[in-house]
Amino acid sequence: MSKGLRTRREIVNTALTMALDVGLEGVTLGTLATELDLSKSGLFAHFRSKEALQLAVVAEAEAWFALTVVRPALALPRGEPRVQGLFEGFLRWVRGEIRAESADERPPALGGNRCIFMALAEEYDDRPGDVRDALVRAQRAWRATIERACRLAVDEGHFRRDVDPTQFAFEFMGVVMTFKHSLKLLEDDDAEPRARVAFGGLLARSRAVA
Amino acid sequence: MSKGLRTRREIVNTALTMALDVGLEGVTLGTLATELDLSKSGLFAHFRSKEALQLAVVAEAEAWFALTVVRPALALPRGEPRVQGLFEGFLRWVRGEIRAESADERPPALGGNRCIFMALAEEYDDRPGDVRDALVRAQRAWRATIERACRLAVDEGHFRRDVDPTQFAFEFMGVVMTFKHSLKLLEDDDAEPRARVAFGGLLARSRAVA
DNA sequence: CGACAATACGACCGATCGTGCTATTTTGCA
DNA sequence: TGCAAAATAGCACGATCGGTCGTATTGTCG
Repeated sequence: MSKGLRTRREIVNTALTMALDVGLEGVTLGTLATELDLSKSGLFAHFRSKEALQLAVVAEAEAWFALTVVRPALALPRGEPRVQGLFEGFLRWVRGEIRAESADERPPALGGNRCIFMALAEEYDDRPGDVRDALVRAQRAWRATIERACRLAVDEGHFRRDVDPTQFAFEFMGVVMTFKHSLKLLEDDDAEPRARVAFGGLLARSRAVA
Repeated sequence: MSKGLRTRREIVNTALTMALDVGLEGVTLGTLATELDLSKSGLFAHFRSKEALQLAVVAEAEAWFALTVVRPALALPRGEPRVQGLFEGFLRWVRGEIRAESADERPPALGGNRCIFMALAEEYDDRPGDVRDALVRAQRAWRATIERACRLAVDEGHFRRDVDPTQFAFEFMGVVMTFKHSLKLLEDDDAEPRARVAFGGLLARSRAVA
């Protein structure tokens, strides 16, 4: 990989980390450049606008999410185990545990740990533009992933036939969102067990009586 | 009420509305002054710092929330009706329907409609300061309100004795958060019925068999 | 090694940020 | 109605915003 692309990735990953603290609009070219020991103009040359940088950040977040959350779950057997894997992966993600594939790729967000998608959802939910569009696309894809896993669980006979995958994904998201809220804002130590109880209930309700 | 206090409220309510679009940090003294046909310094004189303005906005939001969500629910009979009232009020709030008590008090946020507390939760969940502290206090109070209503429902015999009010409030919040996410970001038309199904399930699980 | 393209830098632009200070207008009351 | 007090405006400040441009440095490859 060329020098340019390497620094570009460093920029994007650092911007991703900073965005967790101050939001994506709050990531400033100046502070970002200082953080990276780069000149502002040298940094800016990699993207022709700030919005391009923001889009790159969203794309990078998607890549890490796929690697950390989706991929490991897809390695699990289809049905309930995979659904559970998605949930566990999502918890890891919200806790800020991001894993790198190869050794030389350091993952972002070592300190500032929280789900950037939920942060961006609030930041952009009524701010039209390409960033919002990219975000919506990513979130819809994620919901679809949950739905697909749920549908497979129905097909496998793990879940009841009358389980609605869309409703399942809707409630799945709710559990993780309130988990994040409790953990990060309210600093509730019991957030994780409570999330497991809630999700356990959702699973139990969906499960076939067998 | 003196002229000063009146304009002060106008400022705060307008800032509240703007914060729904651009976040609380994103509300600029300049744009706020322009919006209100005030000079920047004239506006600034009402608060001695931007943070004071932000704190006033949070306090104002709490007041509207109490008026729109909590108060109507407390008028309902204790037990399940009151719990349901809190949920319906919260849905109204998230949809942006804020009611004024007296005619001369125009409520804020006519256009930009979404829950400012969820937005601030993301904005401040790792940004220490007085604003965050105020927000955390407000959110904990809200959770406590839900828990109290749930406990009363247990006492009234509407809910099962082994229902955990804290867990109930945790899941209650999850339903509304995923509702807001679906409605505002994903623009899902089915968000509201899905939220009702989810909450209905939560109620059904909590209900005493009787 | 030499050369050309890729990359980074420094200076600078107009605009706007939050925040003082002082002058002027407006308000409420004696 | 007059006057102190309250409210608002005017102006300026240092800093920083996203972005441009010309130039220097550096990486890459023949």
